[in-house]
Amino acid sequence: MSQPDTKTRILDAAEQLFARDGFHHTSLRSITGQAKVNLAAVNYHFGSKEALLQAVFERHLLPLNRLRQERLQQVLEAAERAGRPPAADRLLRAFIEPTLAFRQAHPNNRAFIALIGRSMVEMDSTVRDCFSRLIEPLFRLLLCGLQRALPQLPPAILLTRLRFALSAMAHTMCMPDRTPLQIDSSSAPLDGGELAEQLIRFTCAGLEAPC
Amino acid sequence: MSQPDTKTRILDAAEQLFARDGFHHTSLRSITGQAKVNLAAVNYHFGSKEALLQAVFERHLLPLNRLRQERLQQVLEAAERAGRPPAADRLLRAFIEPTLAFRQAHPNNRAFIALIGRSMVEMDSTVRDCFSRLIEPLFRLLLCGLQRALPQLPPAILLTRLRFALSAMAHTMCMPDRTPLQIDSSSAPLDGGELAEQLIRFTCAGLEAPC
DNA sequence: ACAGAATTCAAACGATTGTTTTAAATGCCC
DNA sequence: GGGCATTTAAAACAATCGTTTGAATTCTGT
Repeated sequence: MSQPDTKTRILDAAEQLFARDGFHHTSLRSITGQAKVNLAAVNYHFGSKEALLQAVFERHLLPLNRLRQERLQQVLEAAERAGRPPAADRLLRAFIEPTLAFRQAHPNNRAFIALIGRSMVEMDSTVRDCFSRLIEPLFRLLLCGLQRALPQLPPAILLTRLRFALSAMAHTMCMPDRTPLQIDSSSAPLDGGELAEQLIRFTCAGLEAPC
Repeated sequence: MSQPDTKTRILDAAEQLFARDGFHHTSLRSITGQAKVNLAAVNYHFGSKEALLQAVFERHLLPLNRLRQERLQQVLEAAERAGRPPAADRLLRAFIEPTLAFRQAHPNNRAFIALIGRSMVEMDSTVRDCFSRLIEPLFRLLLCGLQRALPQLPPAILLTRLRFALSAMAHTMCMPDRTPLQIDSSSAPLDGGELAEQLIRFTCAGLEAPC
């Protein structure tokens, strides 16, 4: 069993630890310790801790975003052809379902999705700036689609509601690993698919509420 | 103009910096620098940085939570007397309106509410554990009320939706100072009251969505 | 097999952190 | 005003952080 190369081992360890402990609470020493590589390997292969974060993001987020963008555009074009506005829930689905599919494709992917969820609500500018550059075009496309789906909503209201929706999304993505709002844990937790359905239903109802 | 005493100056500075930069990214030196007190004063008056965080929380959160609990119980008792289940939007209002009123009562209070918003979505266990102990009873009361308001919802579903709602709330509270999901900033931002109304409408629609 | 490039390694660097220490200053009661 | 407790002040503490260094090692192409 030949181990993956140093770069990949670092990316895997960083992804997992960034997701679990956050960027600033994860030291290079803990990353290189888990990856079983030398401390200096991070700066040698990636240049800096921040560049490592960007590499962790780009490794999976670029392909995932391509998928989500394609799905979004399919929905928009199908609506165009039918001469109708797109349905809000289809737009949300185009956004969420590829994410869930990626998460369930491999056990290791769970950490990455949790990291994305964290990053969506991250207050630290280092992480957020790095993440925003990668995700903003997609958010913009989603907003644009929702404007057509819900033309009766003033843009400022829609934007506000989209922020609400994305907040709920973010927590759904990082909740499974560590629940931030732990009110009660008596009832059995929902599995990923059911959780996504609940999320779509909740956000859809919120977005479509009378104004 | 006699300045407030050392303890209060430290609390004020810590509140503001914790809200702006987060607990771990705020150094005691920056706090004592802004408060114009000596570095050792924090450990002398509060014991530790963590104890300072707790003091910052308790100073305003204890009175605010008392208010919110009273409002919640008023709604529950009024519904009891009328022999009807309480309305979900009244419960949410009992939770949100005192928060907004506190925020608008004094300019300095904005930082505190932003800190509370941050803490609701905080992943770091130091901050969250400290905050959770103070807020959990209130969340539990809200959940209990919503269970009566929406008896058709299975408890697990309601809990999931309440988490969605609280996520949206959290971001609404810390958004004004620094927006975490900055998709677009073209349209004029909503003021506090309008934002709270939108939040109530959105979360209400989401909570009451068919199951 | 060997030169040269690429990678790994142990060690140290400078900066920053929360905390502690020891002494000086201040306020307060008798 | 003297004596005592409280508060402030400056300095140093030990620990951790990201990063750099320079030599040792491994890999690669001919």
